[in-house]
Amino acid sequence: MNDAQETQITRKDEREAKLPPKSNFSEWYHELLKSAEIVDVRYPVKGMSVWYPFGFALRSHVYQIIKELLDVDHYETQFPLLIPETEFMKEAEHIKGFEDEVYWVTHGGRDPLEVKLALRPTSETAIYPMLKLWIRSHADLPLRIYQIVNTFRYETKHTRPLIRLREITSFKEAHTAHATWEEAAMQVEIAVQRYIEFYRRLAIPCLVSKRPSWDKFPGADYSIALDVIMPDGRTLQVGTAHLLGTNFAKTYEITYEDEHGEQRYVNQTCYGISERCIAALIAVHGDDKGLVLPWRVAPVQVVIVPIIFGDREPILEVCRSIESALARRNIRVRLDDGDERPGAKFYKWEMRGVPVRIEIGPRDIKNGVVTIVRRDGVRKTLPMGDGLVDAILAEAEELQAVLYNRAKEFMDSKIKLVSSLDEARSQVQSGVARVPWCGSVECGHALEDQVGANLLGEPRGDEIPPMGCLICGRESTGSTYMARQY
RNA sequence: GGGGUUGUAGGGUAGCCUGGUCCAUCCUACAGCGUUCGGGACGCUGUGACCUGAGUUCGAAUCUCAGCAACCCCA
Repeated sequence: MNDAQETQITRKDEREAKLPPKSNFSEWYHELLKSAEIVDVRYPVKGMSVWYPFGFALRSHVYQIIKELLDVDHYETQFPLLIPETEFMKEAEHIKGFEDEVYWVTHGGRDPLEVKLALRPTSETAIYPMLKLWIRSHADLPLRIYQIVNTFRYETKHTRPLIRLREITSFKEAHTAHATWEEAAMQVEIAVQRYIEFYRRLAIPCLVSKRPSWDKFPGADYSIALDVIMPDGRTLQVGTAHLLGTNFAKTYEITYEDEHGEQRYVNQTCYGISERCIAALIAVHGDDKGLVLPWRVAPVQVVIVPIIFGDREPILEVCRSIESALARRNIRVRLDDGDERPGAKFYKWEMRGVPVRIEIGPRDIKNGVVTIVRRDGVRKTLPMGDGLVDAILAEAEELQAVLYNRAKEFMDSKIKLVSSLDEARSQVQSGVARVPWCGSVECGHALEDQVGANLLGEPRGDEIPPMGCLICGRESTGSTYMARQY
């Protein structure tokens, strides 16, 4: 091998090494956030990063789905960022859960404030004093509102972009009030179903479990959580729904007059999703070449790459006519007529997860076809003409199914029912263990200690054959997921 | 919570141990011109950096301390 060849190879390796393999998840994730222009972590405050325009467009399309799902029977609102200390400190258990992570505004200009103001870590204490004013009678119930806002938590653990932040930029939080506990419990169930549907539209399967009592939302009767299994086998909590019962209603005196003229406390729920859903989207579908985005949320759904030989114009003309045919059907299409060579464009748009690429060159034009390449690697030639747009939409649908099935298969392969502590310890190194558990708090803590992982909680509606609790040995059909969590 | 590593152009790096050779290396990116274009093109020309602060010193990218920030591993 001569020097020239050696140099060639070195340079090619350097180029390909730009994105580490997905098997090295942590580094792959960080590099991808930058290369695909999702968020820029270089903002000079710890735990706060900036959405690139491309990342923000992705975020907008994703949150559009949440809005659609909620707008059926919720109203969108917006409450202030600042919460007076006096309101924030009313609910004891809630304070205990959050006060170590609160940013405080203590000054207005140079003057110290008489009442400190908290930057919301979540908005219960901002919203509930107003619900007290808004809710008068049973006719006002059920009340369902949500907002999409930023929240602030002074995280002491290591921050991680989109996953553990000091400013959560995209917290969708819903709050509901109902006449009875049962209705509120039903609302929690509805919320969970909406969230499952939300993630299904992102082609992401989730684990759903009831969090153990020591891990529920501060001030809740119970909490249901959705978790996604990340490529490295750790889990990411990507949604929660909490039954608050009358806990907050009593503190904030939120009452309604029932049919018999009596004042009763409302029963409340709250449920939330943050930009962790974007982290999950990236982690679950991405591959060694970059992002892989479901059609529905891709900022660019179709990219057209002209393959030019000699005369540009005839080829570009065909590209433009296809571009406008797609645009007329509200498809987000981009004609990449830049100066780079086709190969460079392929890599660029693959990094950004574009679901469908169309290549048009002299050969295609001669044959009356276009070449399409789906982001999952499937390559086809489709006839040019009236049916092309529909054919591409069909490909998009197929891609969606491929992504979901692939993700589901991965998730299932990462969950294992274990029958000993040793087996549990080994399983949580690379996935989720389903662990027989009697349900007691003592055994739960003992499991976390001895397995070295967290209890996610009881899987819902899915019993295991009777087995002995791994700690106390009592026979039980109960179990819990255990995993190392993000 | 504990430990480790790191901070040099838009991005990635060399130099740091052993202070002066450095108006700082190479790759990439960006701008201009030309030839190109079916999987990361090439030539020529040009642009651009030592995290912040203090200290040691005749002299600091290099040594010391502090701050800020980032990443990795473990709990």
